Amino acid sequence: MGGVHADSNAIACALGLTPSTVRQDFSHLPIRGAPKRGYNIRQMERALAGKVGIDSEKPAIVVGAGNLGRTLTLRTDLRRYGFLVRAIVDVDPAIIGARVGSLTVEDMSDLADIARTRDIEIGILAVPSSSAQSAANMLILAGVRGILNLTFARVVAPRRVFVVNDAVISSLLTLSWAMNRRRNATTARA
Amino acid sequence: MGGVHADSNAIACALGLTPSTVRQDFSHLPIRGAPKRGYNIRQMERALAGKVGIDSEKPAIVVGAGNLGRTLTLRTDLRRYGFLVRAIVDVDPAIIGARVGSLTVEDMSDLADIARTRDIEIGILAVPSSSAQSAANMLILAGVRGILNLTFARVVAPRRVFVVNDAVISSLLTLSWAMNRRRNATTARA
DNA sequence: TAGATTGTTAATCGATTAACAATC
DNA sequence: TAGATTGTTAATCGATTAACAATC
Repeated sequence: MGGVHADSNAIACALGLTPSTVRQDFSHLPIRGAPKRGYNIRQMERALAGKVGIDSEKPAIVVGAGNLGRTLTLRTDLRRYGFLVRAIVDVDPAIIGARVGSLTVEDMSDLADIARTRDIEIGILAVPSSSAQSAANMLILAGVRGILNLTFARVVAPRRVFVVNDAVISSLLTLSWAMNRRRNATTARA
Repeated sequence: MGGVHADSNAIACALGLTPSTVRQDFSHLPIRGAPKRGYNIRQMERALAGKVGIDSEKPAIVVGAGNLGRTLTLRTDLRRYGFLVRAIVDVDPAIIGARVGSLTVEDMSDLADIARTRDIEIGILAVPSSSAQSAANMLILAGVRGILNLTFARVVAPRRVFVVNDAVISSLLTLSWAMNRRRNATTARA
């Protein structure tokens, strides 16, 4: 009845999983399939969007207005998933006041005020690794609930604040390791 | 004798693991500890650097000279881990020829030549998601052994080419999901 | 020596997969 | 109806943890 459907096998192929895994995972979500037809795609989208939180707005602040911070602030696709960069701050007086898209770089010492008045939920760390923890501490004090850590430094936070690490360098290292493994395996076989 | 040591418990604390896991993992590497003293830090560094491949040079090309591509090319810390950005290319004639640090943006149609003459092993995808796969195909044909995919699109490649995905957006979604989970759990409890 | 810490084997745990009765 | 596909239970697998004899 109406709506486009996909069965667990098709979904599994698209994601590189087994049909079993797909059905097992869906059983934990408000997603019901129909025998002989599969899963309604619209329903899947809604359930997954709700689970991940794409469907709600999540105001964010970018800390650090270097190349990385500015690049991130200018990315428009974040908005599509509910992430709103409402402020960008830096410590460098030479950078404070500069325009970044529709925002102006503000003084990092105003971070707490900014976070409170603009309902900031997420802090994005784009500072040098050496100041990652101190910047994180300011975010934590300012009451953010989540931190995306783009530095290479490990950041500690109380349990109520979630930290996700996404340093490009660590992905590169994963790649390096995988390439290395292949080479070693080949060598060993030879 | 000599050298600074750390026992499995200290290492586990630092990494958020259990001492068992640390010892188990080390047993698969050329890292031997000494009862009552623990593991030699220098030896650990060497073994891990070798495993990950930090100790060898890995020439790379950045594909896409937008904000992200330029930012990445300018990052100096990649060098510390053996990643050498030897070229940056784009399709846009308006961008080709521009300076990015010590490099000049080159024409993407020269990608295969560039990759071969400069021994490129790694391709870094910093193009719009819509052209991710076609750019990846060019890299694959050019003979790279690994691709770091910074776009949000999924990229397919033959098994001999390793693909690692690192879209900032997916990390943000992980964060959003974690924050959501907390909220849902709290609501359910109430 | 006594005590601490390794390396390894066995136990536990969770996640992935297989299997199959229920059902459209 | 016959056949395909779900939802779920049971089996498998790998990874994490516990335990403990070996050893410095």
